[in-house]
Amino acid sequence: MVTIHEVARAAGVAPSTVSYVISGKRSISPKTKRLVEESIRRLGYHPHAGARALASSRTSVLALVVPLRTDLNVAVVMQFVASVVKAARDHDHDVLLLTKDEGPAALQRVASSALADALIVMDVESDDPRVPMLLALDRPVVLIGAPDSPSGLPCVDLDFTAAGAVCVGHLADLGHRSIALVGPSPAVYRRGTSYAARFLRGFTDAARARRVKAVPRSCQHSYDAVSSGLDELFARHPDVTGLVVHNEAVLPAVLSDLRHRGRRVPEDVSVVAVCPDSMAENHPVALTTVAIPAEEVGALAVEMTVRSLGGHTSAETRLLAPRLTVRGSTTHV
Amino acid sequence: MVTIHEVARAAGVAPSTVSYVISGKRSISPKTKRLVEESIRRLGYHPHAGARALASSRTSVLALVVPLRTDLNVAVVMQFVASVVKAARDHDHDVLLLTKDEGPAALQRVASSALADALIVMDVESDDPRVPMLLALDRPVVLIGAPDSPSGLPCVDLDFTAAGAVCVGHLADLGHRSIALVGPSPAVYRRGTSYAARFLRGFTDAARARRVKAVPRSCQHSYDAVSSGLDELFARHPDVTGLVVHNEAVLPAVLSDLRHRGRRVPEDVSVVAVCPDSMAENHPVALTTVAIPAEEVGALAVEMTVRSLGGHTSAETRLLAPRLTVRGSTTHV
DNA sequence: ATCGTTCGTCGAATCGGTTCGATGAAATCC
DNA sequence: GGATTTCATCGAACCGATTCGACGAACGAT
Repeated sequence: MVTIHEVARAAGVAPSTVSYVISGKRSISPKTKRLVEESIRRLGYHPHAGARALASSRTSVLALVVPLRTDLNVAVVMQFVASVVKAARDHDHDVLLLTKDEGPAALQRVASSALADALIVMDVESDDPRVPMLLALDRPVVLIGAPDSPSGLPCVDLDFTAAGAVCVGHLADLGHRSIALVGPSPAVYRRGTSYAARFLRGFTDAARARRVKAVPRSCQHSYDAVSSGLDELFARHPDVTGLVVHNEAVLPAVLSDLRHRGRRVPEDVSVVAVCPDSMAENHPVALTTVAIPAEEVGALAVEMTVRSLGGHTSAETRLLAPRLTVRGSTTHV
Repeated sequence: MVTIHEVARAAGVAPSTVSYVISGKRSISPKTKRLVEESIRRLGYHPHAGARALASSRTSVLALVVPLRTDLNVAVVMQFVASVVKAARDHDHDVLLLTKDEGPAALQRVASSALADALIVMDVESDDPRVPMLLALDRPVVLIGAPDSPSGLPCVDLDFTAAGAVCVGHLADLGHRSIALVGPSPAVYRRGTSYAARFLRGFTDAARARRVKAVPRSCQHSYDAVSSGLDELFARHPDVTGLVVHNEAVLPAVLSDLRHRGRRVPEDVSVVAVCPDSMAENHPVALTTVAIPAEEVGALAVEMTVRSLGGHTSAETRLLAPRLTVRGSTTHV
């Protein structure tokens, strides 16, 4: 292993000087700087992460806690993970991946064993047992997704309330008078993951304001559930011409089933999907969407985390404004 | 921060004794053992990861390198990640997540800064620039997925050659005489990710052996590509009654399009999918599949890695036997 | 009773960095 | 030109664990 001492000897300076060259915390003459950098490169020196963490109380590692139930959301979660990792690297940090399953104890463990400098936590529920734990930790924490009561923890998320309103607004603008919502599965509502409730509120409030009829439905992931759900929906509300799908997992099923029952998109039914933009194109008809900006949310979460590490404390909640992209799946009645 | 010294003082013993209680590397009297454990619990002591790494040259961290192109594979990749994290925790290790984008340099960095004890690398291509790097590292490496030339690196993967044969065998057994393969996108073949080629070989070899007609196709992810691909397929080969889909991403599109063109599954076309079992159910008809055993592969990769860390060196390639589960999407002609 | 083991514990060295105070040389001031 | 400040570098303490050799006490054998 190449140590700082070897670099120092090769460059003919003291180890501390090498350290200062690397960190830039003291001024170094151009000449020695060149010498040291040259030696570093030549020897392929990389500081020992453990030693560095020990001495400086900084690991340059962010812990990311994700929900890894393999059945749900997966693609979207993956996008968040990807963007967090990328953003972290841009800030010279690495990412330690933890799963929600491990519960509060894992947070405790990672924080107090100094495995990571800070935590980014996804999918926090109302009454999440991890919240008190997170508050007790002496490390910066940023939540992705805004729980009902963030208790002073900083959050980043899409403004789902506004998103719900935007979906309704778009369809109402096109003349639709009766709009259904295909929402997340009942389990999501039950778990108290707040984005579902917030979206629903935005949806219904906007519908009331625009004087259009709102028909909210929650929806399991199975094809049969989708199919029978749509059966019932159109039986009970034959006037529905607009569909808002806030559930990426059932999108293919919904579209396939609509087609199967002879309802053309967008001629007979207009569909707005809430999902990452990358999922909009690979369907029989390109989908009009309100984007889930995983990229931005992840990047922003990392930025806030790093800023916290820099000593700036601000427990703000940042809700990103929804962005509607009109594609082929919506049209006027 | 609670240190080992504080624990020692609280228990009235020397720090080294505490260390031995934790590691179990020397015999300790039951009395002091109880005393120390009690203090540890009471103070909420967690050893400082950096200090531990420095002193013992062990981090208890595995680096996992995944392909995070957000467009591709995502769900399957996520399953691997989930299972690796879980298995790692079962072996008392954490997981540092790296992306393929960072290239060989990241591997170098992580290894030689002692951020991780070992590397698990997914999606290694033929002529992957990372292979020479991995070989040069003095740390254990396990590949998930078998590249053409693993160059002596241990691999874990589904036996895709056998999987191709199993798919053909099943359909042939049911009396199908002309079988098409909807494979991964051309880009995958081009990149030299070997599973595509291996599956194809298994598919065509088995078809020849069983004297059935084999029609291989590669397939882009867009809906239009799927649709026009099937157009062409059925135009050129109207006798095709069996379809093997080795491309999770296009599954919904294929099924939706088949239905749209009036070909019923399984009455008119039998479909075998190669995908994780969890994806089999949420379709208009439950799919007969050859499972991609992400769970097992991940667990096995971790196990091999940990065994390597224990000093056992064995550069074996473990190819898991394919498992066919018959569901509703295949039937006799 | 004496010597040699075994057992349990301790103290000190070590891992590879960071950081603070000290120091000598060069630059600046009057 | 002597006093003072600035600049670049060095040496040593320290971070919190692990691990090895040493050592005293208890024990068994003779």
